[in-house]
Amino acid sequence: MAEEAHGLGRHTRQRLQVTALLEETDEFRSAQRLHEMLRARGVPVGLTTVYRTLQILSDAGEVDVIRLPSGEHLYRRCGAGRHHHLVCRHCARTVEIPGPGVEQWARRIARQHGYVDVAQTLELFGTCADCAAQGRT
Amino acid sequence: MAEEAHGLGRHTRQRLQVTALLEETDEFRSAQRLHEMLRARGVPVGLTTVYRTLQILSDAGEVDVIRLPSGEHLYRRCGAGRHHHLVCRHCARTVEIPGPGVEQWARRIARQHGYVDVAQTLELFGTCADCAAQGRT
DNA sequence: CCAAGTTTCGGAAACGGTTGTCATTATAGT
DNA sequence: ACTATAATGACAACCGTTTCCGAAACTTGG
Repeated sequence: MAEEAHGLGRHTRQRLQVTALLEETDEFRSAQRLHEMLRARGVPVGLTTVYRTLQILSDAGEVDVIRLPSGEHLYRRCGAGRHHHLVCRHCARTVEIPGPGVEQWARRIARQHGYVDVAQTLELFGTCADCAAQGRT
Repeated sequence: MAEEAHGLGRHTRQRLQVTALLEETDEFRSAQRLHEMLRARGVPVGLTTVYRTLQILSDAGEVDVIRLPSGEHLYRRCGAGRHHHLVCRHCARTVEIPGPGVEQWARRIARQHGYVDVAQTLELFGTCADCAAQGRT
């Protein structure tokens, strides 16, 4: 029993490759992009498996997920604790924003109106300093 | 020229029916649901037209749109001013939350990190008092 | 009222990211 | 190693949404 105490399943080659790739940078990337990158470096992995692995990781709280207006999901290895994200809409550069303030606010608002079991979605999108300097709108 | 000063197109029967239906309640409803409801009451309107109309209305700021985790869009006639929503995840009962506080907070955070042109997504989901009383989790 | 020019309609097909299917393959406890 | 069990992955299905495009309905000038 060297494994299986972390809420994830088995340590397969594919999952190790996905998590390793996620460790390399802290940019948000789509499942399809991660899949491409793995194939490009000669790792034979199926798109389905990438999706499933990311699902598992996000369920386990190991990665953060955001949804673009277009509907696609972006994934990133997760910092500790609850937080939100300030994401550049051009280059996906991301800053983590500590969350407690907003969450307390949300809980208070909800209680005032008799709502329980509150969840929230909060993401900030903007143009980072570099992209703004390059004239990207 | 009795029309055309509101950013919407012509006042067609279909668009009037959609906006009339939106006026009836302030629940969030999906395009498909609105379409069903119109057909059910004998209004012959195409699903495409419902989607287009809702697109136009939301571009014009006449309706609010939220996106469920599943990816579908829900529409509701719009209150004045910037605000967010506290939505019951079971019955879609909705409370409008005035937005200024959060928006100022967002702008300040963004500026601290050199980001400009900030946009935000914020929705609160919870279980309303009635649904909680009926034991819905 | 008629004709020409626009706008809108709406059924059907396309789209795109995601999830399901299921036979094959790999993993890990014994 | 052996075996039960979980994971893989090519492919197809899904599902809300958008696009296409010919037909129908307005609008406007004459």
